[in-house]
Amino acid sequence: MGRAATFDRDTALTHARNLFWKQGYSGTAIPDLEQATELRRSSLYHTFGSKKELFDLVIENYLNTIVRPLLARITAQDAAPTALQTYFETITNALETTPEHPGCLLIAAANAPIGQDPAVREAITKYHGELEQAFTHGIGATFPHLTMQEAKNQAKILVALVVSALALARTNRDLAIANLTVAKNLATATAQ
Amino acid sequence: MGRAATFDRDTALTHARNLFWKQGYSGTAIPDLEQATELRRSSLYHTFGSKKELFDLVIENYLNTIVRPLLARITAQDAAPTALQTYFETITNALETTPEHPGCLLIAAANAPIGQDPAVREAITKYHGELEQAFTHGIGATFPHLTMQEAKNQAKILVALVVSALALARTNRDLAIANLTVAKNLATATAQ
DNA sequence: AAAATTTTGTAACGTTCTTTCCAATATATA
DNA sequence: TATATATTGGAAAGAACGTTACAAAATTTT
Repeated sequence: MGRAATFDRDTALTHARNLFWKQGYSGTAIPDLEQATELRRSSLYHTFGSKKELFDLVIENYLNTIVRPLLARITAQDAAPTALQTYFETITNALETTPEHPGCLLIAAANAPIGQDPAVREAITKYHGELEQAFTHGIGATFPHLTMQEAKNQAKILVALVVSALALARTNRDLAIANLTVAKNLATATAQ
Repeated sequence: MGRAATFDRDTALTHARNLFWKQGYSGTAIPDLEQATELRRSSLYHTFGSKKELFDLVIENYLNTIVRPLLARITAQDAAPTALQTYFETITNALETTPEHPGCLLIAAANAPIGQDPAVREAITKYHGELEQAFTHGIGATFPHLTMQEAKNQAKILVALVVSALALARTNRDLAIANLTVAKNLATATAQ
């Protein structure tokens, strides 16, 4: 054994994730990552291999720390009938309180050259599937009278509203929020 | 007057548009544009000024030749009640028949660094507005009994389904088509 | 035919990019 | 304390980027 690293690997990964989230893959250069992580090139390459390998780890981190914790509240066995509604309110609030919200790391990747990479492509498809599955469960909890087919169909609409919102968030926050408002209304059980 | 250009400016612009559409702004380099347009750097810069100015012209070309002709069929005063349905079928067909459909030039731009440019941002917002307006008109033609408010709300959902489809088209064609299928069904008047 | 004007081909500019190399530094183990 | 091993700093490599410069070629007008 030799010298131990003086930095926390996971902290560096989180900083890299936030930068990739904000600037995208091609918009983030190694010097940017050095500044964000407070590490030198040598440490970055020694720890993460390459920019692309770092990005793969960033995707995993993004899913585990940003996406899935939010979806877990909807997917929980004892999820409240209002869980879906709360989800949309949470995202809306994030958009409203973050001056320049970066939208979604994966949707941005899907529309960039890096999105053609097999691993990235797979992550995006999986991400979309998790959204759809969670929303289907949420719709079921909110509208128990619906058939499975009807719930799945509603979920597809809600996923589209979220994807659209996140695809537009970087450009026009109001447009993104409008999408989420529609989604929230669709996911809210009305008296009668 | 001196020598006349030996190439057609609009043809070159169209070729540049198709390349930007497929590869995005940052993914398209000057040598790529030289090959696609069959022009040398000198002619490109002399004719279009810079890569960014060329891209601005490409956006205009994209809207005028790709987006608006399709929307015009929906927005026409005497638009058929099936115009919206036909629109979704047309896009679905484009996705099914194009092996690697590039999605939408502007949605890709919205998720890239170039999307932060004021002119590009404005174009995206305008594009979204035209989609919403056209779909609202289409919904009105298909479902005359709906109130304006209801029609606008339905239009927002349809726009989201299209935006989502185009945002995912590069990554997973089946996902994109599924979105458009939902949209088509929503835009189809059912007996009773 | 001469002159003026425009387009075009080639080369090069100065940056920036990702990645690699290697010696210097630090520390855990023996 | 000596040795082995790992991290770190700094420099540089090699390629690609957008852009510019300039002379050569071409063609319209005088």
